Amino acid sequence: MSQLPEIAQALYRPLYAQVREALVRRLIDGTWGPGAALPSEIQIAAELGVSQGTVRKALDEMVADRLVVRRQGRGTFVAEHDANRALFHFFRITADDGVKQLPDSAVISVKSVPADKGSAALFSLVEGAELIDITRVRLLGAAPIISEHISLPADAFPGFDPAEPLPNNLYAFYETRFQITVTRAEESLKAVAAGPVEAQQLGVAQGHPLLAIDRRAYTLDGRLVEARLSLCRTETHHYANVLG
Amino acid sequence: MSQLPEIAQALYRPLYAQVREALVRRLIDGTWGPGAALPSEIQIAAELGVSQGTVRKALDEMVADRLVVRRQGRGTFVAEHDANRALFHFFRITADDGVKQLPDSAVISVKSVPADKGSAALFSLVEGAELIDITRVRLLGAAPIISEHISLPADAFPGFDPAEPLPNNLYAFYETRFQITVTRAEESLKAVAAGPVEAQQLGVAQGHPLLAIDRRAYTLDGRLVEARLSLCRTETHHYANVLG
DNA sequence: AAGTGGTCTAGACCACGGT
DNA sequence: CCGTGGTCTAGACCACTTA
Repeated sequence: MSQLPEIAQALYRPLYAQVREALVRRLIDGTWGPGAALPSEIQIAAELGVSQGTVRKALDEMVADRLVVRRQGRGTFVAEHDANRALFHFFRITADDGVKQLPDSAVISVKSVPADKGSAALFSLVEGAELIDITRVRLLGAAPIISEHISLPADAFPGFDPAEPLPNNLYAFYETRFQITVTRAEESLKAVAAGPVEAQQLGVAQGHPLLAIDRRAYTLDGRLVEARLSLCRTETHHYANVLG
Repeated sequence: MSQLPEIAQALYRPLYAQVREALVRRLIDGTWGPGAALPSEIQIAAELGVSQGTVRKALDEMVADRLVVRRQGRGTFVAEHDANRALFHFFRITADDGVKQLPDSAVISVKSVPADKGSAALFSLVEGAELIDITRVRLLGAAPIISEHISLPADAFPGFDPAEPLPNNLYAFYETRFQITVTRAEESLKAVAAGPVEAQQLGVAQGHPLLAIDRRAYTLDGRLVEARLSLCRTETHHYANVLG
């Protein structure tokens, strides 16, 4: 690795951090796609001219950030958006009795719309740029519990057809269909009163309290690729979180 | 460390995990109180008969779980409930403009009450056991934003006097006054309609949507030491969370 | 200067999964 | 059996803090 001592003093970065960056760069540029096996620790160490322990430290961090998955005896693999990840890392609604289950989705509409001023600023686009606009209701059994509205910047999803069927797990869809991997999301929660549309969709009275979850989803290189507003009934379910 | 090979096969635990347990045991039994310095890596390694690297791995895990804090050149210290920890790890309400600030507290009442059936079961106590019951309103500036109700099992807080003044940061208070350190909390969030009491306390109409945060706080040895219900106005603030 | 944690190395051995 | 990741060691050196 480029470990010239004179620069090292000016902008010191540990070797393992440089190794991590080199590996992350290859995840971003798609050298190793989701599910692919990385070279073994020994191979990476030899290639980069560092010790195996340094590679291990870089990979341990990447495991902690869920960029890769390691399996003893098998190898190291790029993390995928499987059902597990959706359920345990990107879905926090749980039944009050503790049962956790991904709800089904009933898509109501998929439209191409021009970005208004706010959406354009949010996605760093010009006003009027194309957005994809998805509305769906999510149900547990026959009971509707979430009214969901999703916005995508169309330029990041080239060839997206509003008529094509959408699976329940959108992040897996983004990943396999558009090579867009969501690695991180920020959520902001509020309590709001149901408006006429949500009230009808969820079968509650107008003004009924709903949990509003406003989510921004980002890729590994920090690009915002999805904005999502979920309005949830919380009579029988809750949003679970652990503080440490 | 007790590394008898015949047991090691039956119930294999890595050495560093055993080291961690040994260290955590001393945190639980109070050998090292909050803010105290742990022995250096070398001393711990010598004492337990393992290498420095193994101690380091155990301590790294404990840093990740926020049980200890390490400062280069200074040493390793038992984590404390300072203002930072309260604000960044145990308080998730943020103003919509991104400003984060701990609200002030106005205590409304502190009472000793007998546990009803539900509370007794929650705290693993007999019905009628003594609970301490705190009600307070939390304000940003002059604006009330949270109506808060807190239950404590009295037997874990010996000598607690309902008349004594309560500071804003309760976890720091539990820690210094009763040697109770909260290390972990589970929260479950719902949207609810304001009842008459909360409506009056928060200056909203009855039925107004409020964010209900139901928190259970645990000590290092897994004992439930606090149950808390916070009802929050979310017109200008939100609950922030990051998914990874 | 001395002591602490932080990085990096080289090498041994163990546990696991597939051939 | 071999190759993978996982553990453990011993030792060198660096970065930071305090005295």
